[in-house]
Amino acid sequence: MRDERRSGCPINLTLEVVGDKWSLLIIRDMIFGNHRHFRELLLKSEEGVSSNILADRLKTLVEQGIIARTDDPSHQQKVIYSLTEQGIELLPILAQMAGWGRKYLPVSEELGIRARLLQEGGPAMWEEFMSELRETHLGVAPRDRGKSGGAPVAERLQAAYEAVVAQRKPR
Amino acid sequence: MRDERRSGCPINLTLEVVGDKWSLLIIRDMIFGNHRHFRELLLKSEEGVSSNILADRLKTLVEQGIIARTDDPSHQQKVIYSLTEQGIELLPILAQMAGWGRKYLPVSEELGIRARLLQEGGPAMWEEFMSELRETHLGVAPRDRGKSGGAPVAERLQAAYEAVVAQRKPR
DNA sequence: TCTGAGTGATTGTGAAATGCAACCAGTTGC
DNA sequence: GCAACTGGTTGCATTTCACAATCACTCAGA
Repeated sequence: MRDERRSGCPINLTLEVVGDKWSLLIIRDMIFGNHRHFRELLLKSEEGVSSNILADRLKTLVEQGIIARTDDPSHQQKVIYSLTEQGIELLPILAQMAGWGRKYLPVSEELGIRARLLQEGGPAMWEEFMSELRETHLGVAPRDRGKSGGAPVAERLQAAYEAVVAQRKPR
Repeated sequence: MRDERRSGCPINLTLEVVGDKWSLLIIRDMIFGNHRHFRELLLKSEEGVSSNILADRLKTLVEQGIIARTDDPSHQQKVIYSLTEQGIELLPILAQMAGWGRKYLPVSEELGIRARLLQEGGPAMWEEFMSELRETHLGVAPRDRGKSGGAPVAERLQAAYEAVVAQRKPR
């Protein structure tokens, strides 16, 4: 998986970095679920990644500069994984994938609602979301979000998801 | 690889269909190189796919409805692979990947030029390109391309690539 | 009618990636 | 002191991948 260089094609190179079964799912959980700790990524994963794979991918993603690994000051053993700018900019790829999957594959309603909002919001919403990620992951000072839809994108996505879940399981 | 359904998440489902090392590269060669035959995909591949993998992926992609397999009337054994609408709509994913790879990975100049043009052209150019693909792969009647940049996108990409190659190898 | 190149694959074998479950040493809150 | 929690490791079975050789068939040219 590592140390490859099959060709200098940008698509191929991207696939060699994040083209395996798990890397983009881990990035997804960090972006949309705000999962920042090992056990959080391990246990809250929809798909059930195994711990050795998760450890290996996190290590690789750190080496590639897509995420960063820092100590959690609140606990001597805890570690915080953060997205780098490079990782944040994977969002448009995920958004396009989500849109395509929603159109052509049997997506579940509760997991498709975020994809729908992202698709409707378009690149402008992706940019706004990326700005928010820069605040939470890079510590960048918040720009004033002017003409946006009010609440942060992350909150809007989460609220929509919970609304669908509440509707489907009334009690 | 097949028959999975780890979760109903649109990103996960997309990855289960095209998230392996080769599928998107095959689609790329069909889109950007107009490779339509087995041996063409096999021998002109930058990365050197092996024939059993190629055969397996083509079969899977046909089953998934991303490409179509038809007989070539000019030769009883020849087969033509075409993109379906579903396959054509993978272009934005490839374009985003190309843009990300070009920004962060050691892309070669001659293979990066297409990515640059696609990035500069933006979604409008992608749409135009997809229209052209619908003509060549689906047999859709050409709409008149009005305010576009003149020549078809496919030709512009190819010309730019050849210009770089000619510049780097003067003789 | 022969012959050599071209067609889309298949087969066999070893290497690599993946999946699963158990386990580990150190830390924290009670 | 102790149970729960922390980010991982380890060993082993299964699955996938990679590489090379090969296949049955078709077609154009001599």
